Amino acid sequence: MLRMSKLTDYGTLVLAQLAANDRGLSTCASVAAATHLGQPTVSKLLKLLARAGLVVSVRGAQGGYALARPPETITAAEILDALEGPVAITACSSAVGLCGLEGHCRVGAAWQRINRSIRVALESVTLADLLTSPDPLPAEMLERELRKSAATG
Amino acid sequence: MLRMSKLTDYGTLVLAQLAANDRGLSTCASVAAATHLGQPTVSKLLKLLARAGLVVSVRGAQGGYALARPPETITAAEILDALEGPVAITACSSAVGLCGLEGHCRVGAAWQRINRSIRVALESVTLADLLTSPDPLPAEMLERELRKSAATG
DNA sequence: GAATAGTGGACTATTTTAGTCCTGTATGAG
DNA sequence: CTCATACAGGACTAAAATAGTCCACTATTC
Ligand code: FES
Ligand code: FES
Repeated sequence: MLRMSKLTDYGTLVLAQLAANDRGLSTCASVAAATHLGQPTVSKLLKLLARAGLVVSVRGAQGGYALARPPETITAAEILDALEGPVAITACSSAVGLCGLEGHCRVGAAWQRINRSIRVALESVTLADLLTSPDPLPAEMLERELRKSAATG
Repeated sequence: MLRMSKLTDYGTLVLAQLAANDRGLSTCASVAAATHLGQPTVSKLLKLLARAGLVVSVRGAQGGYALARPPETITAAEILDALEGPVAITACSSAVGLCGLEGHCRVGAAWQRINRSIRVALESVTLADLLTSPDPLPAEMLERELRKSAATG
């Protein structure tokens, strides 16, 4: 529980892919191919990320997307905000009047404290950190290496 | 986003109510009345909490529910675990083989790091803490701090 | 043995999320 | 100038998770 949506997870992959292609623009299609996600899904994500200002887009032929800023300056919190709106651990903590229980509820403040802790954790991790995770799965990586070797040699 | 379910929030209210009624047992109906929640909903929550061992139940006439342990020893993390299963910020981080992208994904490890930070935050807050925030206003918190300072010296 | 109160699980309705599709617009190449 | 490329925006459908309800059953007390 307390999970972020799959789309946000995918969004991170997409951003990671853009970061890898740092030199130039990546088209929606190429990102989809690289990440093994559906093209419409990637398109949707890139549109959202563009609107949030995390990526820039260039229209027309030879167009595509690129990170708006260096990966070190893009935090996990920003990615979450872009794709899911502001973090709010309880429905009630985001705005007044949503809950109907506010008059009777004594626990809201503490949740908000937790909420802030979570936000700090999310702000302390950047896209660059996300990229430098060395090993997804040792066995899987080994297998890929083997396949690559077989293909090239 | 990154929100816990409403049910979990309610569960906290229910636990808070049991803590308030520390002297004896509370029936499902009385908790529902005190929290302004629906009776069937409260029933469901208490059943889940009982199964998780956070509350104890007594059947029969004069029966009811009570906290299994003092509020200081029940953490927010336990409540979340009881009502929503183990915390896992991404679908992928809970188990291997859920995602299908694992071979291509480089970001999983970092999310798990964030996940652990969140868990630490959740474990550092107890039900007792949740109870002692009588009102969410910063002014009130400041006042309490001041009183504490005044008390200690 | 009648009333009270929890147990278990099935079930429906609602909301959220995920994913798709289509129409429009800007840019560059030929 | 025209066509192909590729983003923009939003509507739409499908699928899944959540929330909430209900009922038949069991244990306990009076
Ligand atoms: S304000 Fe909504 S449950 Fe606390
Ligand atoms: S392992 Fe599933 S997206 Fe990373």
